[in-house]
Amino acid sequence: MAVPARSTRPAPRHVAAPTLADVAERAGVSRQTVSNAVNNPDLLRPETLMRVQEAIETLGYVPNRAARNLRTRASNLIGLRLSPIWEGTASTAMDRFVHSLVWASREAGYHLLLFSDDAPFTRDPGPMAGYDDLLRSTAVDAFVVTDTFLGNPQAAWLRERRAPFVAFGRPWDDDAARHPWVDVDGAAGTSAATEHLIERGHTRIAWIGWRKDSHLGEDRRSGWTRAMHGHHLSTSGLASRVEDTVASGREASAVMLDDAAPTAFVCASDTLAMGVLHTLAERGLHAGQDVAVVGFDDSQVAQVVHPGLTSVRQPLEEVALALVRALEDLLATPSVVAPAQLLAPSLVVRPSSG
Amino acid sequence: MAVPARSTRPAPRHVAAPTLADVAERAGVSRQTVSNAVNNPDLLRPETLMRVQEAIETLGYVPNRAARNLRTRASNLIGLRLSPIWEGTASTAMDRFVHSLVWASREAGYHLLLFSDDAPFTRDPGPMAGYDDLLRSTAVDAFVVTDTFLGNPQAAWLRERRAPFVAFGRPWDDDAARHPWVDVDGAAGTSAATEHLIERGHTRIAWIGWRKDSHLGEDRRSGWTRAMHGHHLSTSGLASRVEDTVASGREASAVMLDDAAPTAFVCASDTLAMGVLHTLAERGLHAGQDVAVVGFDDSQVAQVVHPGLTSVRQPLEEVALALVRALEDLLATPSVVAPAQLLAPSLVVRPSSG
DNA sequence: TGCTGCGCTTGGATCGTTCACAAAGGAGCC
DNA sequence: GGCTCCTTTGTGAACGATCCAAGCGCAGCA
Repeated sequence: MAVPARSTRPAPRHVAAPTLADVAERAGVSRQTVSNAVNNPDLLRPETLMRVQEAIETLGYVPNRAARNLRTRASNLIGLRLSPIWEGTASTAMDRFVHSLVWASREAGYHLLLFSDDAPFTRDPGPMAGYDDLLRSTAVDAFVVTDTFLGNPQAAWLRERRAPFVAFGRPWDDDAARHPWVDVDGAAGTSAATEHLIERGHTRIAWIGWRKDSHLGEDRRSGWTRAMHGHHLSTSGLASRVEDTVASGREASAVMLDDAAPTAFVCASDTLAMGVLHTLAERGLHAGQDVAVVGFDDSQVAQVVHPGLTSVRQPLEEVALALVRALEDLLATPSVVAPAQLLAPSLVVRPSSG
Repeated sequence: MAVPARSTRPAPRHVAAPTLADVAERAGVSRQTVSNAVNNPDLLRPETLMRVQEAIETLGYVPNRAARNLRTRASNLIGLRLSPIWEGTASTAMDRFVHSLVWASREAGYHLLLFSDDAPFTRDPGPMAGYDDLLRSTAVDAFVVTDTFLGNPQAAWLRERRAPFVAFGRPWDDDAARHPWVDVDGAAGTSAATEHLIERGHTRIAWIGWRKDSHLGEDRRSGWTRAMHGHHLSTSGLASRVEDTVASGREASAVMLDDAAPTAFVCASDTLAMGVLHTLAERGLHAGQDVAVVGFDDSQVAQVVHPGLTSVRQPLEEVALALVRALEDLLATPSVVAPAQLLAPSLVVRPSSG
């Protein structure tokens, strides 16, 4: 009944965590049986299982992660790179997204490992250094990639290294991409916003969006165009493309009001919508009464600003869930690529749209 | 020169990551020498070191984390529990804090592990289950605790288990606490805000804060009281204590304007300040011109709202840095408790204060 | 009674690293 | 030359889990 491997240990350490062998000894079974009790309970006879579980309970045994990771070559960790904060921008969808991701990962038995650019102590510093180190040191099992904007090397780089990853965002300009991705149908969101305004009687609805080189921005713009043309409304002279800042939104909306006299604005972001609200406030106009405004992201700003900003809300909880599911599939059967998913956002109506 | 332990390996795996032994073989030294080259370079003769480093470079060797963790009983991971999001609240200091913490940890060679309540597959579900599992499974080396509010069992629980942790926030009501902590001097922040308003000629300055059972709220309130009394200004009838919501701030400020006719408001949060802005907008009053308003947290809302909300900004970057330093000290010499640190916030002045 | 098959249990090997200790090599001194 | 001393390198074991293949008991069957 003795377990030689551990009986040779001179003396118990001060606060020694119980090991598999300790549990085995107490339950009067072998290590493998305890391992099975934890990982494949249905392999054990019910009475044996109960005895082992009692021993686990009594000793307060929890498997050592490092040892398990070493043997199974898996860490149960998902890597997420935190992109730099852009202060002064309202769109902190990231916060909600991280929360959702933590929650979704937990359900699948994963934890989230956060990292940022430029890991130190690296031979080859650069934007991908963080990924490289984590990957090679087997610190994480997979990555979640968030910024799939034009020219972002992450996806291509990860693909080249055969690193498992899923993306939040379409591979806009990379036809060779073969990774699972989940995205929100931005066009559907702005289309719904525009339809909502048309229903309320608006016909001169302006668009304030981002510069042309932003796929995301052009996608959202297309929803506005689609809805307008669907109702035979003109869009000429009603579109403006600027930087994603409050100041840009303010200026663009001021010019737009002078030149084209729209009665409503649909914006590519809450940040731009806040710029529109600034312009209205400066001119003594009331949002929702004189001019309607709709933003994008349902950020906290939209929720707390006066009088309440109507905004397109991304289903980030669903996105996170879909991403984790895709990740599980990917790790289980790497050869089969999970189908891409496009989720529909919803419109949160508040007083700013009348 | 042969390395028996690995030469018995039948055939290289498909994408086998190089190991220490591979590097050793290539460089013509032993495993221990390679290990030293990585962890204690100064123990090697320069020429040997160079030869080993070349081999490491060529093979692209990165130490396997799981193996290292197993041997050293350390994971180089810091655990952070994500508290539930309260939507509709402007104070997402959490986002900035997490960023800062990731950055600061990185400098110290740590990564951040995010988790949430109620880890699954636990014998003893409860608010501390997540901590317990991570701790016992040696998944993290230490924790950063953020909510040190009244009755929060985290600190006491962690102390009892002898778990290494540092806290962002004072142990308000726990005199037995002996852990390192870092906090922001909220009273200094509100005091500075009040002084700022007094300088601008205000004498009737109201306080809108949280309920009395919030130590954080009472601390911030004391800064307002201190500044007012320091200038021999009365505070009677000028304080209001409510829930941390926009609606509460709106109602409280409306009542306050009717009853006490203040010319300025200092608030315990940006959320409450937004409520004040709502009231002003409803009454056709202009923030900064007719009535001054100061918030707390310098949230994104403060930055983008019209006309720009003056707010107290917490030095979260410094907080994160101090926390990580305290953590390093704690892990290096557990017996010596690092001194607590109280950091001063700054006032970001915007048009809402005139 | 003896044999086969099944289900559960067992000991040994292994993952890749670091620790403890031993051995080798060179310099300096008598 | 022989000795000691110090620096640098090498060897075996250990960390704690899982995988593998063999071993054991028990029931069923002839």
